[in-house]
Amino acid sequence: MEAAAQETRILDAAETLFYGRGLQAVGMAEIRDASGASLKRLYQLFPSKDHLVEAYLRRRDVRWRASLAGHVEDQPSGEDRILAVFEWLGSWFREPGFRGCAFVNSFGELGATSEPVAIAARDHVEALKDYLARLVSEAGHSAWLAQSLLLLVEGAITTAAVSDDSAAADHARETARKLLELDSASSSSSAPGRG
Amino acid sequence: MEAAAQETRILDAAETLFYGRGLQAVGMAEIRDASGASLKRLYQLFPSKDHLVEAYLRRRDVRWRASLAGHVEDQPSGEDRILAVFEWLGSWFREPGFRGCAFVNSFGELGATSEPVAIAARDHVEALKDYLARLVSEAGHSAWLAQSLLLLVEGAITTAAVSDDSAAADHARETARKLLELDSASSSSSAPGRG
DNA sequence: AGCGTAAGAGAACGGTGATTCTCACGCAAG
DNA sequence: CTTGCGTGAGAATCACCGTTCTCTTACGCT
Repeated sequence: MEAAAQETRILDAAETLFYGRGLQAVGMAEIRDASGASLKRLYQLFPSKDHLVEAYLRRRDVRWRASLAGHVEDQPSGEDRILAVFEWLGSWFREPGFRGCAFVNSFGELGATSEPVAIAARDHVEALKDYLARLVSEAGHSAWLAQSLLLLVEGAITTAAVSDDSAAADHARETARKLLELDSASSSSSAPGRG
Repeated sequence: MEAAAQETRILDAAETLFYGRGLQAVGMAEIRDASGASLKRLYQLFPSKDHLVEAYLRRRDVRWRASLAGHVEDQPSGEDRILAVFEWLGSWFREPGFRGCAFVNSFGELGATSEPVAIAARDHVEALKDYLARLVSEAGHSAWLAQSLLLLVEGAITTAAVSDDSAAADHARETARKLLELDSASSSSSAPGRG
């Protein structure tokens, strides 16, 4: 089998296992079994478990944000796009096996001992923040709002995971809606509609 | 040395190490060394590492909420008490060694494989939610607001930890202040927002 | 067909960690 | 004093895990 396809299968297996059970709870042998690759191939493609963990996080970051953006872009209006973030969150929370933010979980588990993991988590949050800032800006709202939305998103993910309560997404959305109204009232004509 | 004092020293050592580096990254031998107790004593007081982890989480929950409540109660007015939550958060974030929420971290690391850990984390969030609900109620605000505050608090903790940015507390406080104003305006008698 | 290379299966290695066991010792009761 | 229990220090045990090595097989190329 070609290397690229095996790399995909390995990363698929790693993602399912790492996300579902935690980084340290999953051994290389289990990833080998789940991916169908041999240990030798595994180590050829990823020279160590650390490399595999980082690759898992990097790929998940890209896919997670692409999925979010995909849903958001179904909405035409700027404010609806912002609210769509929370609807996407809600559908994610309701997926079986939802277990919170892979990056926050990984940060909590290994952030203190692994620079790459800590950096990957930070990059992910940073990228999310930038994305929210863009949505907020395109909707003609103040940049300040973006940080509030980030807090709501992160808070909803954490709360939904720990309390196993997908309604956190709905509540976050309603809170965001109020903030949006408030922001419209206070800075009515701050930015032109679209860039 | 009496058992109670040793138990305290063990839990102190466990808390520092578990919180600072993660549950699985810390071995019993290290806790033995840091606490000064013997391995035999350690296992007498906590029959397994799982027991010690749970005891660590339970004690930390009580202390964490007591510390929060202590700061909050310095404020006389209902709304100031709510805002004091975020000021307390800010001073926590600025402490050296701050590494996010012990419960969220533990949940991410072992929540999938350890019921006691998952339950301890959930209980902690639940207790925090109840506390916020009480503050909100005592300030004469709608119960709805409490859940929004919970999202802001959790979001601020996560963001501050991952992005190493203690300003998340300030932003969460300002967001909370706006929500408070909005809630005053919508629920009943109140002054206009202060702009 | 014959040779060289790469691959897979799985054993082996080196290290670590949770938990238990050994042993020598202090001390209290007889 | 002696006996026996509880203790601390640390070795021993048992299992697991990341990583590497071995051996055998399969295949490409000439």
